[in-house]
Amino acid sequence: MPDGSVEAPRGASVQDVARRANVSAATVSRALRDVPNVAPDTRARVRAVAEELGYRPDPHASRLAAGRTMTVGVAVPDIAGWYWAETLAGVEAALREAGYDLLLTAVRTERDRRAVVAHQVLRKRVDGLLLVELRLLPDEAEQLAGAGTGLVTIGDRHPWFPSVSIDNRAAAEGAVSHLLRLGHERIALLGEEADSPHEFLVPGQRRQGYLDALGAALVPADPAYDVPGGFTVDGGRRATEHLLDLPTPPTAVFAMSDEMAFGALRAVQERGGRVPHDLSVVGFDDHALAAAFDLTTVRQVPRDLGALAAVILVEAMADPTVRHPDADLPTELVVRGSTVRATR
Amino acid sequence: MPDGSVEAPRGASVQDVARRANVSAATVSRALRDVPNVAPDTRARVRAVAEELGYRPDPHASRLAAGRTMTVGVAVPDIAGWYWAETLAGVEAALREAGYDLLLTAVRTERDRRAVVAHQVLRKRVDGLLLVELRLLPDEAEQLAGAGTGLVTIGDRHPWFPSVSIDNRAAAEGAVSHLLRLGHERIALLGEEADSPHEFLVPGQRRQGYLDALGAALVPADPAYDVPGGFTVDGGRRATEHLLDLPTPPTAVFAMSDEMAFGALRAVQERGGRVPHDLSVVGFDDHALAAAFDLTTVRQVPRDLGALAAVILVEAMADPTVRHPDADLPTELVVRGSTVRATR
DNA sequence: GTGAAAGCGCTAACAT
DNA sequence: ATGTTAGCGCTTTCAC
Repeated sequence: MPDGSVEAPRGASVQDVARRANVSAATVSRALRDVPNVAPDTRARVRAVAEELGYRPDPHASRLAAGRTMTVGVAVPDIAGWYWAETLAGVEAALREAGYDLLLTAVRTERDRRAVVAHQVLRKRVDGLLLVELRLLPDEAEQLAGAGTGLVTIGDRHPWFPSVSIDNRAAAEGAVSHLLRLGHERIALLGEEADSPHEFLVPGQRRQGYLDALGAALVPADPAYDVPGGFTVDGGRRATEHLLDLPTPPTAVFAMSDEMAFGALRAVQERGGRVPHDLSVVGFDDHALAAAFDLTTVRQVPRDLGALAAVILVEAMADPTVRHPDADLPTELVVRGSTVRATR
Repeated sequence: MPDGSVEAPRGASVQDVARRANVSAATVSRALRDVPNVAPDTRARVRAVAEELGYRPDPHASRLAAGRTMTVGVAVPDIAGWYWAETLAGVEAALREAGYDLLLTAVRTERDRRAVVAHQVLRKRVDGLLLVELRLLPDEAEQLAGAGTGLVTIGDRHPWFPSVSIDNRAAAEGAVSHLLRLGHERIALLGEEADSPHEFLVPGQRRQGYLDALGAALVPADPAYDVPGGFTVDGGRRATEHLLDLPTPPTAVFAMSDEMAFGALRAVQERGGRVPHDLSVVGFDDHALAAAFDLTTVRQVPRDLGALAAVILVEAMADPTVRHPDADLPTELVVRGSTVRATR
């Protein structure tokens, strides 16, 4: 210990400020929180004293007395990975802006998710909860609704709580339509692993968009072209290798994520082929590396999703009576060099 | 409030458990926290009742009474980005394992950092603080040491607090030595932007390794080969374009991050060149995409850094008297296809 | 081994 | 406009 002593410099308390300002603790509390019924000069004096003493209200004590924690719980299936990290960054920025602290939990299993509900919400650790791509069970929804906690979901919808999403189906349909317009008919799909522990909604939605686009163009969907890529680079690479080995390989692939699309690029390159001439590739995300590798993709901005969800949550906590409609953020097809007109 | 109303299901309190178990609140408290002086069967009974009632101690109340928060503050310069997200994922997993909650703050400016110290530590919001690649000012260090809060840093060292890092200098030296051994002499360096808001230590350390390797090989360092890439893909690409335009372009580049290395790969490719024949490229990180793009790089595992730092912090909070030595995690040169023997 | 009582630091009724 | 009183839910002496 550098100082030598062991005494922690216990911050000044309301009492200290009260004494020094010749008022009661209640007045200090009122003055500092900008609640009405405090004489302007009293408020000023209290403020000055508080400043001088470096007084900071103890958040635990005030939660205990007032019931608010000024903290929001954020539950994400994963933290690393482009989508999760971007979303989280947006959430963090918006919550900070609003003066809320952020309690982060990764929810990798169903047990984890139940623990978040029990631990954070029911124990009143947080005033609100932000669920990212997490599906709520009916009993949990009921608990949460009853707890009076603010709740906003990203990427999933629940009739009782506001949500923020993108239209995955329409976005995927747009991506595949782009390939169809280029004359491609043998279009493969790089999707989720069959046995994922989570039951994310996204893969199903994007697959539906793929099927809808094919259907609208009267192009039959070939199940052999629907291959699992696990949303990873390596999965995408292996899936693409498999596709290229097919008797009738596709002329284009739509990957449900940019990471899988990168894997596809790599697979083609490793075989000495070239994108887009030997294979057109469309991704989904507009990952930081997509522009660098000239990947045609669907742009989504998870950072905005996160920020908007956080703002809605803050509003919902401030006034639980107003209803917030579900929000859909736009996506955009970004055409780059990885797609070209079909020649075969 | 009549029955059937919207009453929030207030979790059971110590009192509820105490009544139901025919003991006092004090005994419940003791029994549940495994402190001595509770009869085994009493403890068992209390445990059973608590379980039955789904009792969870209110963390705010217990902090108020006991002074512990079971929460750790984590401050990172950024959340999105491979390194930050991976580190955070490691921290989160380890803290959860240890039963601590994680309060996340992005520290983008000096003001932010000071706010973390004031808001989280001095207000006793957290029992410990984890600083990722953040440099502490002397007065902050003093405040923190005096506050009796646990503190561990990642990537920076301070004599008063334990830290976890990698040896950036040695790792960079190893990467550049690899190029030298391959016969390269014109080796460029892709580094940080000159006017970064943060003053990270990492770029300087990696540059030193670069210089040390050249020096050991008696190869003079050409300042024209030390170009800023801003640690981004696009920055790396532009920097590499600039290098290739030089009258005497380098035959190899060492990028201080994989993202810049990806930019370099792209730049070569865009000019119709090929890696490694026209330019050997070494990165730093072993980013998820490095293997996919066959990039020779220095592997570091930020997830492990984060996890180890969290474990040390937990131990430091449990017993502040033991001293933890600074830890250095290993790095490893992963040789892939982006480097080849020099021909010119 | 257990209970009674006294707070932790703050806010919210109720007075004045 | 301000002070007084009474807790929030828990932990912790100090008795027994």
